[in-house]
Amino acid sequence: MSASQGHRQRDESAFLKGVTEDPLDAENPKRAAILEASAQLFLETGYKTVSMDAIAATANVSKRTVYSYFESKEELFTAIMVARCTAMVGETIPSEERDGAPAQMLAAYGRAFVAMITSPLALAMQRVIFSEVTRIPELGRRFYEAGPARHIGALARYLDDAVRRGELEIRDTSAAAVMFIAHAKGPFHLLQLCGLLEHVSKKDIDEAVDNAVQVFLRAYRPTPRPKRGAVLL
Amino acid sequence: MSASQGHRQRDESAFLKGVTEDPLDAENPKRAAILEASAQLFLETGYKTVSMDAIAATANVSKRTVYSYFESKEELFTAIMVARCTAMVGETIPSEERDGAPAQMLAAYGRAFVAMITSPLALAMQRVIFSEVTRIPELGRRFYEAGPARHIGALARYLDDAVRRGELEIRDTSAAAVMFIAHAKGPFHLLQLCGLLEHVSKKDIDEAVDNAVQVFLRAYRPTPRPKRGAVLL
DNA sequence: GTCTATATAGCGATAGAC
DNA sequence: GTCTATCGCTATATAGAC
Repeated sequence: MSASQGHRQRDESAFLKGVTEDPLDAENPKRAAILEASAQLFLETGYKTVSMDAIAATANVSKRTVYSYFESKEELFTAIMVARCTAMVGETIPSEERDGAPAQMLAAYGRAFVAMITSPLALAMQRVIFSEVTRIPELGRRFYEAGPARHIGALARYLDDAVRRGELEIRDTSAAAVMFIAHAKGPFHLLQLCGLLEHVSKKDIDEAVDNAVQVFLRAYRPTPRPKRGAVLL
Repeated sequence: MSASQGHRQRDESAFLKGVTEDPLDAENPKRAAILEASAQLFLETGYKTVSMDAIAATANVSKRTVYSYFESKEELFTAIMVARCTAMVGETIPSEERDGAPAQMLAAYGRAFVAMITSPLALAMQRVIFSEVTRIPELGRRFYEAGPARHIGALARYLDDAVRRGELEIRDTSAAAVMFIAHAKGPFHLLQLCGLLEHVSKKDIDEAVDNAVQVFLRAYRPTPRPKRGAVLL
């Protein structure tokens, strides 16, 4: 654990810096430690089971210090989760090069997306958010907008372009994007949330994504204009 | 609430009888009241936030009575959740009449499935299970086997038959079933879990299911055998 | 129905660094 | 002195036993 600690902490501060309101994380190692500790604990076991004492202990600060940086447990929790939402998913947003052929583009994006969504961190975040969203509605909105909405939007924009180029024939590109995403993660998502699937192999991801792409293309490939005189069936 | 109370309680005891180890629910109104109260509370706010005092109060029994029927809070929770898992999903399992045409069969099943999965009860159950499964692994397994696995299995068996009849062309019917289910619930599932979608209208369900059916059939409709001499494209 | 032992969120008084 | 982190406190709530 101590081996990966340094690494994780570095990554943490890197993307938390621009996300939290207070831009003093680099000069506030204690604040950073509190954020790191709470993120780890909240993602591990949820909101209610984590005590402020545990957070203070994990961050190696006193509980009073925690309260000096954050008004309340709920504020700390929301801050951490919103920051992670905004940060995590942005990294695997489909690239804005929208000129690839659909088959290749969808396969490449699909693999990146499924790898992201099946990661332990993504799974932990979904668990916590889905269960706490009834108490803190803002959480669900922020998560959805930071993650799924951006993926759907970016994919839909790519599909729009592909439609414009005549490579695909789609009435509702947004719905098609939702479908592709649902289909790509389908074989793993529920199993993982139920705790029945831990690690997803690259091979399984490739297989699922290839299948999703194939189905997608069959559904939205332009209907071949039958030449006059051709006999179908 | 009191109007639906009697109705719900009747349903409860009906399907809990065969599920819980102790078959005395009908003659044990107090036990039934405890089960009903805990189910309601746990599904409303999760495991940790619900106190045994609240359960006892809601069930109108003393806390001692609760402990006389259930060893611990965790045992009560697990019993309740496992029972609900087993009961809930069984009711909308696809009918075993497997001779309808794919388009009609898939549409009918899809509508029933999505209506079930988008219900407040199903949503509440998923929230609780996904978040507590890390503490109680059995929960996820029981839920998955009682719900999703049965749906996937029944749908796959129907698809097998349809393939045998030559109505569909599917290599992996199980994967196809997973895909259809993922696609049908796709437009609602994540939004609901994020708390951004409360009630799903029948119209929206029909639209999503029709779309899923259409995509499914395009993907798995038998490729028309080109007659010798026919010119394609 | 009451009781206990425990744990928890949050805060006031204290001690130390610059 | 002032500012920061800490110790320990309180009021509350909770699981479970008499």
